[in-house]
Amino acid sequence: MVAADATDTKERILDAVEDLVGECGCDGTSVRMITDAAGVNVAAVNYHFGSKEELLVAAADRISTAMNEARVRMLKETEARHAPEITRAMIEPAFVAMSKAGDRATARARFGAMICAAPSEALQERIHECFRQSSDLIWEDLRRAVPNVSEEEMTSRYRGALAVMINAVADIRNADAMRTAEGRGLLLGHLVTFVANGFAAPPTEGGGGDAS
Amino acid sequence: MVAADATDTKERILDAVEDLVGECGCDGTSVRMITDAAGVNVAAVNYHFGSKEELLVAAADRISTAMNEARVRMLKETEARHAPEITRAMIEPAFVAMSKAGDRATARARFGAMICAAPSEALQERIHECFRQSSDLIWEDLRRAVPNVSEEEMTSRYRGALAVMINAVADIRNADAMRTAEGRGLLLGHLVTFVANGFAAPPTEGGGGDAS
DNA sequence: GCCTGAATCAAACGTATGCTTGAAACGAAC
DNA sequence: GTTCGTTTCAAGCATACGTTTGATTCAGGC
Repeated sequence: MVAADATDTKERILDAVEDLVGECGCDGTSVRMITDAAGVNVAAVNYHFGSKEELLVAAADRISTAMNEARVRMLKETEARHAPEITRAMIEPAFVAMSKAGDRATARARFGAMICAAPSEALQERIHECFRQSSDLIWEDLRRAVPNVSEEEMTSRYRGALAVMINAVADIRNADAMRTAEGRGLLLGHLVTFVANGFAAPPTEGGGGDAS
Repeated sequence: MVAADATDTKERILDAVEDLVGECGCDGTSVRMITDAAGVNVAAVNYHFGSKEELLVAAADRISTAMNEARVRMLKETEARHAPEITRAMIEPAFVAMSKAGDRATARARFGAMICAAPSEALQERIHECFRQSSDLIWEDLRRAVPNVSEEEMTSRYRGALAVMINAVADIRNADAMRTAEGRGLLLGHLVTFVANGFAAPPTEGGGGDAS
């Protein structure tokens, strides 16, 4: 292996991270697995990224940048600001970010989901920070679009929507659908319908029953 | 430590599993952490359960049995069979199963979520098997209640609902609410509203847009 | 009182982990 | 053509992992 091609080495490592973490999870993927898959030396990870955690954050960063941009743009484009449009602006950029990875779309999708559910609390905090810019905007628009629901209940709905999106993208049973633009479009439509109707639901009356 | 009290040792180990796996995840929890927390020897896990994986399955089994019973009972009680009732029969037993753990309700809840998202594919398959009895019933009732939605789209909705439920129960930001019957009742109501309205949504028209 | 089988124990097994090291290989600048 | 900073390399660091071992401890049957 010839030296002095650092950017290529880093990209190959980041690609391997998406592939392996998407399949085996954060803890299930060792540095040696990554470097072997990338065809580089073990020391390359710590040399180029500092540590395994920094490597994971770098991989997340590579995805979140484009996603944030797309989300903000979609929110600004739609003036209507009803639940379905906001929901689409929330979910579609995630799908687009994946499709940018070409034939590695599925791997990138599953990686994104894995890293969002990272085992380490510190790491998870850093990952969420990557997406804060756009998620704050979405939350504000959502509150405006569904004003008659309490902040508490809307929080539950927002977190639920996030779970639906991440889960769908990570689910290995959706891998085939995620591989084609048509498949992604169909799945995206289903998710938006499900989530947007949940968002737009009337407020829950009373305590909603007991669970003891 | 006195010998010949095997059932107590096993229960203490299972309790420690819920506490630790709920906090640190499956991979993040070592056998030594479990045995130290339970106050037993490292070898006790392999002696009583055979392996770490069998231990996790045993812990999942302890929860799923009661949950399956409650779900089936609730489905049989409600004759109406509309989305809200089915949704409640899907989610409420999970909350009740947790509350049965008393002051360890939060730990049990988070464990349940962690084990459902187990990193090992083989383990995940075994866990889902524990819940199949009731989840098959829920799926059938759901298809009957919302017949005009395609099987494919309904599958997305069902998986989404599952993700919402598991995520809410695992979310550490809901830990305080999960500690009291009132808190659980409120959260449960919010989840049922969100999910049931998503279930009952009209079918998605067209492709739902492109995601390329 | 002794024997048996279940349960617990300290210690060690081999393997894998994340990370570090010092030397070697390389392109670019002078 | 030599020097310099960057990158790659094989080897090794200390630690943690899941599991196994053989000895030890105890309750109950004879």
